[in-house]
Amino acid sequence: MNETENVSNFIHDIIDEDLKNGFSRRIHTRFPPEPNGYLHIGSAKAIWINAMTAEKYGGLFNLRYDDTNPLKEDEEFVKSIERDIRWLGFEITGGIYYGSDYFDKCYEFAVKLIKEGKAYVDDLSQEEMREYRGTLTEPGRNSPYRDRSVEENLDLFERMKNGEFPDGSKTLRAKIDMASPNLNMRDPAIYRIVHASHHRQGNKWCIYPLYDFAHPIQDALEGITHSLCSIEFENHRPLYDWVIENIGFEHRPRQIEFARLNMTYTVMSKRFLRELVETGSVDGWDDPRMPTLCGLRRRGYTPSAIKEFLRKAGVSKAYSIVDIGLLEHCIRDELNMTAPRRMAVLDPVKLVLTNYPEDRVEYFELPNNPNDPDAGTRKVPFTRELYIEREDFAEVPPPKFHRLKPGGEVRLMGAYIVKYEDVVKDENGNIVEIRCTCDMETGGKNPSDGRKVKGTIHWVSAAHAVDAEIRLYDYLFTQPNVFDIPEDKHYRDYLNPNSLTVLKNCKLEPALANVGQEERFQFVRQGYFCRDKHEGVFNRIVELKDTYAKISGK
RNA sequence: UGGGAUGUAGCCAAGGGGUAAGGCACCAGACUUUGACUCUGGCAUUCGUAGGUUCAAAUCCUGCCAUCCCAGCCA
Repeated sequence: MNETENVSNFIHDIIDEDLKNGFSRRIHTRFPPEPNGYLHIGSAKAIWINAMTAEKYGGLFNLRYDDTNPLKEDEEFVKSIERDIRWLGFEITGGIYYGSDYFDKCYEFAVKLIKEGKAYVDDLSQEEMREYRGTLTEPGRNSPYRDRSVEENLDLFERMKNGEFPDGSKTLRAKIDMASPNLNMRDPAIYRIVHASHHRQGNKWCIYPLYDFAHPIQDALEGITHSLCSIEFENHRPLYDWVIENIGFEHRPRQIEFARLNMTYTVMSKRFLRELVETGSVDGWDDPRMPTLCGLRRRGYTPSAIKEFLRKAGVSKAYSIVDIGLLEHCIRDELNMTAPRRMAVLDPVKLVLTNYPEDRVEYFELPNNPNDPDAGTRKVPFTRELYIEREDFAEVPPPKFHRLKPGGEVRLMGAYIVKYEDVVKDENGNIVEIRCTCDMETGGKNPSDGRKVKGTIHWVSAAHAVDAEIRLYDYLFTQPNVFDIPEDKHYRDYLNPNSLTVLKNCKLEPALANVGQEERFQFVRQGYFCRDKHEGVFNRIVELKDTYAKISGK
């Protein structure tokens, strides 16, 4: 499957326009994550847009760790990011870089700006700076330190670098316009003092460039032609351009913004995802309920389904919340074609075939995937005593109930048609056993009298069943639109207490006894499996709320 | 209240003067040894809103409304 096929969006329109106007450099994009957490499906959108754009134009795609804040970043995240990008299947054609590797260059450029009178060292405290900045409606005021001489600024900046000043005591600021209606242009800080060890640079630096200064430099140094980022940076573009222009780069990267991905029942905030992990609310970054790429992977999503989802969701600048049902559609659609079918009974009740010989074992050959003849077949043992799904029998059937009911017939998938006889209950009235007779001529075949049986149910031979614990996953949130959560509330107040259900007494067909780590199966009713990383435990992957409701009978 | 951006169906989203693509969801029917899949049909007389220009406006113009972003020494 080629994910770049038929993809066109406003970003490509802009690039096409550039090309038409004589832009002749090779298109070069980048994905610049800060290594402060694991990648999630929102990150995948940014990766996909950048990588797919480079591919479409025969260009290059870089991965660049935007590691300019030593307080928040960590090696663990660096490793996970590269692993997840590779899992998604994107080739990093332009190479892997670190923003921190450009610290020397950033310093050099800062000195250049100082020498040209375009940057100055400011002694204002954080609070003072906030006051001087003005408000949305009132212009700011110039800092009293704004007119220091070039020599003094040079001296002070060097001493900042040499560690002579404590954290927060001084900043380097770009001298732009304190009255600009765009607050980002009111002499933004471009360097701050942080005496902290950097995950990659160690203690080499105690001053660190800020995003607005570092990012355009990184882009320019790497020869990025189109810097595709999310829409909250739109207000920063004038500053981005200012830095590029005033440092005087020959090739000027162009920033284009697109709307970030939001999904129903999902929070993408890294801060919140980290909170879930740190408070033990989930299993870890790769908990199947997490929107992280490793969580989706464990939940059974494939890279191609994720990319198909992104393609279908589209790219625009409009704020939007995509229905998670679209994601689910994509994985279902793929697995329908590729995943082998297996039978598993989640809530077993015994079914006894009174006319079937007690010691007989019959093997039915079932297709692994009715949609794919090449998927082959498997042999499934059939005996007198079976397990079926408790909800596949209704003593008092609702209208249009096609499964097993008093007086009715039902097909045991791939095997016989059975007819209801009676039911055995315990002293509390709970059904402990359902008794049926088996139409012996219908084994894997249609009856000779031509009658049709509407219902088909799945089953597992009691003697051969594999016991398993199965986990049902539902959405992490109770609210479809988490953006509607009131201001005085927190996301955690809306966590779904039923997002994980453990079913301890499940019965699987023998072919599910020893499956590999990454194998996925389509459940015979709906849904699909993958192996949980915990030993001997299966994930019953719930596709969507509706499906879950159907299966659980809720 | 300043600046920037965005409004096309329940949710995404094409279309940028010639009479509203597509996908998800949903509804109806057919098929069916997964109530799945597949198939067939239905689903915006109207594009945030009010005017204007035009033979013709979702597309151009003007006003208004709504939503999002910006007052970090985070990214």
